[in-house]
Amino acid sequence: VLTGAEWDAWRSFSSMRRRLDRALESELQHDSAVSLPEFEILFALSDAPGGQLRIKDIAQHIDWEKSRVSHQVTRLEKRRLVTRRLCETDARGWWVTLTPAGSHTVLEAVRAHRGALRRYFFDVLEEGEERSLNDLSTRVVDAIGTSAVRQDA
Amino acid sequence: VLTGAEWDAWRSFSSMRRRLDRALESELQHDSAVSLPEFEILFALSDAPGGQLRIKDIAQHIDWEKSRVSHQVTRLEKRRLVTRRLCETDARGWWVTLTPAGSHTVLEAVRAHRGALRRYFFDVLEEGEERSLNDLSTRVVDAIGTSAVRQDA
DNA sequence: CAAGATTGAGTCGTCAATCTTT
DNA sequence: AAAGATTGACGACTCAATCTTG
Repeated sequence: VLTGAEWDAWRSFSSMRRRLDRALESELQHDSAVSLPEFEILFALSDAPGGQLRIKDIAQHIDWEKSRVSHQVTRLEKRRLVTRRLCETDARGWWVTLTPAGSHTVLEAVRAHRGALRRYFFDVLEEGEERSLNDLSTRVVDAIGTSAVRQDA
Repeated sequence: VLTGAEWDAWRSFSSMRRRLDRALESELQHDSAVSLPEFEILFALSDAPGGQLRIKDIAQHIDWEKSRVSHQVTRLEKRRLVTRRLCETDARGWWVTLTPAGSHTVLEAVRAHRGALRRYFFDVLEEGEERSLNDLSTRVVDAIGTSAVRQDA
């Protein structure tokens, strides 16, 4: 079903993903003591209007299942980086906000993350590759989306 | 540190990875009841000369940490898909082999995995993209490798 | 009933510590 | 001491079940 060259490309791609994740994670831990999953939520919050988001908004924004978000917010709350507050306009919901410590952490983390991304990834991209990566990603997502794959409701 | 276009490309790429993994995982579970991590080890074994590999060989072959391999082999042993055998020539090591059930499973799994890869990924690649993906991956791995990132000893 | 959110169980992945053999 | 491998603890992710409110 696959040619040898395709399989080689896949193995190379898989290995790259794994190493890149490890490198990003390692930079983030070293510079600001947060994991990549923690960072994704903290960053979404720091980027949000009013600095607050509901669980479902976070889930949609970073493309996670909502139970994953819920678990991760629980861990972040334990670490005193975010807080949950009841939502007045919809009693089913919660607002999640950064604590002062969380705001401070996310600033450092953004620097570390983008620096690592620059050095390990974007600096080695050649002319036009950033664009074609974006296109390719869109095509793959479309191919999956039109097929029968379970998405979080 | 990053341009808007770079950040967009990154987000798009991240989302694609997540969805592709979910789709591959889902096909694999549906057709042969194995997870992606399980599959990686089963496949390495089925592809090995003599059908057996040592923990360190598996780790090197699929680019995992050896403790991860050890844990996963333990789980696979519980599921009766592989077995461990003492290594005669080096008393520190173990040979891991497929059971008959494991051999049968991996055949189905290979079909499911490659089929999904073909439909969701390679079918949407345009001329030359497979090649440039391979190149890009190599460059990224090199960029990380030359920097101070912890690799499994 | 739909939607928002949580929870618990089970698998998975990493790290540091450990043990044995080379 | 270095290499091969295991273990336990903890964080992370998914799935199904559940609970509450709209």
